[in-house]
Amino acid sequence: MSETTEKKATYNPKEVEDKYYALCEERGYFEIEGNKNIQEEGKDGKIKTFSIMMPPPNVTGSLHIGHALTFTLQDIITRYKRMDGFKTLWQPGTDHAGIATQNIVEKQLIAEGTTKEALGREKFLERAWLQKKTSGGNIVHQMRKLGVTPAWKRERFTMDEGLKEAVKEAFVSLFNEGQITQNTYMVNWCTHDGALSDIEVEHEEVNGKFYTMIYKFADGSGELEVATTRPETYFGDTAIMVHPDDTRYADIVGKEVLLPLTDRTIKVITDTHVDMEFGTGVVKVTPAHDQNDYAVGKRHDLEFIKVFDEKGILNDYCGEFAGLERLEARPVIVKALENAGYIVKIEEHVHQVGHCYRCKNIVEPFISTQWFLSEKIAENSIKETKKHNNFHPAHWINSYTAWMDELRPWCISRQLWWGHRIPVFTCDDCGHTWADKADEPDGCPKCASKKLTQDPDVLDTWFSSALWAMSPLGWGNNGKLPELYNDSDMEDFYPNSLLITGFDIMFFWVARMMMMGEHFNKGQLPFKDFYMHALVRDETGAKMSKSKGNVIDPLDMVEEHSADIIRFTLAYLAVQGRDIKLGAKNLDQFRNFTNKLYNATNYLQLNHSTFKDLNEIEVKTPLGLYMQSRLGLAVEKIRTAIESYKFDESAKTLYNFVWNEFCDWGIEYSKADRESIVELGAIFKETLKMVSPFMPFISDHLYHKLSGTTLEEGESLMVMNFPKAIQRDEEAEKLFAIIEESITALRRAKVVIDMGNSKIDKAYIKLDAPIDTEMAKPFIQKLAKVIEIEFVDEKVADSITDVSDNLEVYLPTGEIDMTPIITKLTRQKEKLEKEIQKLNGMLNNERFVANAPEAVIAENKQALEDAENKMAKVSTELDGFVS
RNA sequence: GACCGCAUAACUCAGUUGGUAGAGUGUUUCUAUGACAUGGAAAAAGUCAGCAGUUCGAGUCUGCUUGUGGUCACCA
Repeated sequence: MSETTEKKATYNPKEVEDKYYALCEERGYFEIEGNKNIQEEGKDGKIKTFSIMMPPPNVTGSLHIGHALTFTLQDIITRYKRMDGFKTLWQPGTDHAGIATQNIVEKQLIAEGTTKEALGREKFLERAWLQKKTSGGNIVHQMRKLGVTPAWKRERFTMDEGLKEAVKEAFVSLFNEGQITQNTYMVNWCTHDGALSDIEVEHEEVNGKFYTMIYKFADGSGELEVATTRPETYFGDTAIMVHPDDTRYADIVGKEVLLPLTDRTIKVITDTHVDMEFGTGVVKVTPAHDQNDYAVGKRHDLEFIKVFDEKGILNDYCGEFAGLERLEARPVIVKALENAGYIVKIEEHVHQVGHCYRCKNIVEPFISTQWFLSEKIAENSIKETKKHNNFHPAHWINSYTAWMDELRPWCISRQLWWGHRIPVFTCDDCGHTWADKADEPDGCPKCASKKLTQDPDVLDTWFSSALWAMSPLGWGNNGKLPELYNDSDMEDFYPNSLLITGFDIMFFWVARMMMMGEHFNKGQLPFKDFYMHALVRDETGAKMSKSKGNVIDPLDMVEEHSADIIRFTLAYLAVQGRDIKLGAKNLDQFRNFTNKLYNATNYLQLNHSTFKDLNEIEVKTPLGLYMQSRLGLAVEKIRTAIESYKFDESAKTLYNFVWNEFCDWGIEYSKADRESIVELGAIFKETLKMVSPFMPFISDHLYHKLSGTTLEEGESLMVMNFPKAIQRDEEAEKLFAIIEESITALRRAKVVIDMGNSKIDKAYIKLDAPIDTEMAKPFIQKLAKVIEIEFVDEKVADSITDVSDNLEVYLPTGEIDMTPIITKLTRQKEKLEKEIQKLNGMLNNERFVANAPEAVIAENKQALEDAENKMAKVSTELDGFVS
């Protein structure tokens, strides 16, 4: 560190962030009534409300960059609405994450040399709860580091006492409506995690092999070549099929073939499912282990032979191979077939194979008995969704509805222990099956027997998540945990105002909340708006992954920079519909921005120790009026941007206002008018209120610094009003536009004579239209570094000129080289010629004049006039040199 | 294969009812002056992927092409 940087005071976020956060949380600012004193009524006379549900992260998980993005955006909008007088609920919670959590606990047990089976269900669940308790607080504490402000006092867990009730409420009701049924069906089966829904299977391209094997006719009349990628399943073949129109095989239809290495025979059948062009045109049919063959089996009433069990262990149908695991068995079986001469060839074959999204195991199509939720439940929600497209970005509705239109029954049962136990009971005596909200029903409703058996499975984790738009509002909670919600919550906060989430869980989560929300709330969809945020990638645009080692840990970033900087960076980069490339450079830009804010505060305080709020003073100075007007424009733009979820635009506008307007011009001007500084201080404090949702810590810190107060003894910006509309001052804006143009022109002219940064004695300005020159003079002199400005009506002799839109400036010259000036003027002339040509072309086009709106024509006429005037001046200037 | 994106200055990207292209970084030149060198000033830099169409007018709308990414569905 150099000497100079050591001397300079800079903002130290570490001294501020944790302390301020704890203070604000303690004071209950994050809760529904945290902003009670500024809550406002809406048009209907009721308090305005805003609600947003946090997508509950896995209780055992830890914070990653995607979380940082989604939570930051949610926090910005929540803070904005809170400051804007809304009664605001940002509902936090964590998800029990069935498979993920169960796998963690199972791994622990294995490490301890035991298994869940040895432990038993009850003890296992105790362990899982212990795991939840010990690691569950982790992620919510990490979230606090980001400075996010959900209503922590209402934090829920998807398996807490109240939400358990909600799940049972939903299940029992759907069961009784006949929407939930138990069926034996071919499902996606992970030999580790059990049944999976369709979207829990990830299809990935793998380099496999294509085995062509021989099936001999039972009558000894020859053989058939059949190709397969999964030779180990042939023990489950119950037919061979060919296309009915395939003349090559017409004579063998109905014949019997012998399965290799067994004594079982199967028939050759025909089915149009066969693609004659592919492979040999002969297909083995394994109805119990292939989706398509399952359908063929149903059509042809074939036998369904399972060749392995739930764990993938081959059974007696596989003869000598029984006891082997399905994947391990493949090479063994192929070897045996090869030895016996049944393999014709083995080719390389690239194909798609389904993998479990949790454990990456190869998923098998497998027949089993599961609970399904009918796709019909979604019908109304689909219709409603199509009526209004409230997706941001809008194109997501296409993917959404395309998927919804193809919806199939949702397999909701999981062969796990950790989760919501399926509330279905069967009477051991009379066999009656029913769904019950009671954990231990009194008895069978048919025969009153006390001997009951509950379904051993649990529900898909997404079943409880599907209720998330309403269950934390008390829906179906059956009076449990009443301290976590209010009776008016459903009325106040359903439908939720907004859902912010990643598109990767659109089908897992959004779709399910839509169907459940609509179903249980008289057709009312659960969200008014949807915001699908982007994916955060590394600097080069690559997806972050542990294996690539390019993961950016948001907590490291907070440690290295600050929560404020991370938040502002993410917001600034959050363009709708484009992924975010996050690199160190981005963070630097906004670190500099915090420094700018800090130094602007320093400057103000060099002149006055404290400042009042804008509404406590009357702005009178021309500069104050100008800056206030510019603030008004910024307020308007920032509000519009946030309300249309354009986080990037709102952040950018804020950044530009602070830096390019307030600091570069406002502060610089104020050096020529000390009177205005009290006003600028108030305007800056107002600006900090707009910074607050994005960078809550530094804004609060600087606000109190400028006010001469402390957060400890005062209120936070987060519960003060976000700036409201401010009347623009056209007069002041016009005036300062001319002042700014004069300064820029003078600076440009000074560069030409190599006086770029030096103070000069004298300069002249000729204005096209009059302004209050006495008022303008000090500003121009100060910022252009000219000791004396004189306003003139004619060109000044022996001077160089800069021609701009509304004025000309002249710098007196001695004996200097005029070449660079001539070059500059010539270039300017060429540009103007082009522009005039273009505008003339346009205005001479009869059709343009006939069709274009008047305003556009007038605008272009004016532009032409201006360009021609400027052209005349530039030409005159040039002629002066030539003569 | 179907659907949905993206292609704008050297780089990363804005550009919301069609009306003479913007920012940050980088580059060039000047600059240690009492907010800030994590700063200030000035400047250079774009046939908006290509082709065609609609229009008085297209980065913006339509179609096609090329490149690139994603989602879904797939042949045993």
